[in-house]
Amino acid sequence: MKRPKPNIDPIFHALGDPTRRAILDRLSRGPVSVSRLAEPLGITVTAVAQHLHILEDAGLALTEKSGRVRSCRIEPAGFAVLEQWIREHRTIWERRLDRLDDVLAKRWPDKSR
Amino acid sequence: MKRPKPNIDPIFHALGDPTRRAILDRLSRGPVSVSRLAEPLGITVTAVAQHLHILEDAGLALTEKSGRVRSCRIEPAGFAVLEQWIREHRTIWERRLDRLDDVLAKRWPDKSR
DNA sequence: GGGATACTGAAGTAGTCACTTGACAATCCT
DNA sequence: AGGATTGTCAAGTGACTACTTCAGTATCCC
Repeated sequence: MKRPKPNIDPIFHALGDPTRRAILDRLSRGPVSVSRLAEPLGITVTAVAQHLHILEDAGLALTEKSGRVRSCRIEPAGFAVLEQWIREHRTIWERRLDRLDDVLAKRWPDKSR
Repeated sequence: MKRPKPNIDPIFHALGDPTRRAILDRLSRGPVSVSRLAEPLGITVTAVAQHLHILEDAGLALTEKSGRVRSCRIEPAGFAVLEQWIREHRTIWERRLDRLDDVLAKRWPDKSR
């Protein structure tokens, strides 16, 4: 019973931060330790650990401590949830309103629905 | 020269808020006014206007004022940028590391790159 | 004209966010 | 054993976020 229900909120929140996206980019090239992750980012190891926790909660990263080193890697689960969300909402954006509806809506936006 | 360079950051930020996703859901059923948008959300019209500004900046919504009513609609541009980002990063998540790399990385995460 | 409607703008507030520092714990290496 | 490495925990800080209230402005309609 350890399956976390797919919640899109923490995923968007996690991906909303550039530093976290940079971390994911780095992880995509293979597993890394926390301190190696911190090096190119110019922030403290503590900050990286905090970002990692957020990424883990979102199901985007997975970490595992062996010895004194915490190894961090990509976790596809979160990304799958994101893709699913996109799939479910694609039609919404793609829907082309026909000309008439469009014009009517423009004139009487309140009455249109 | 009005083309805003596609920046993924405001898009993730905009979609990170449940209220804004609710607004987009409503807009997907056709154009609505600001006050109609506020009704089911239980927040003030001012708050909705603020959310709309964020959605507009992200290229996810489009509003236009005619008379005293501001008509709000879906804007596919932002969604297209999101899809593009996903497309560019899909391989990252889909990449299946072969067993050997996997094990090596687990044992010597620091040396793996 | 004048009252109701639909929104705007400025300012304030409570809570969250990214990040830091500093003190600590565990592990590795010689 | 003992110093260096790697990470953790707790607390604090400044910036930002979502939201509010209140005082306007513009528009609609009788």
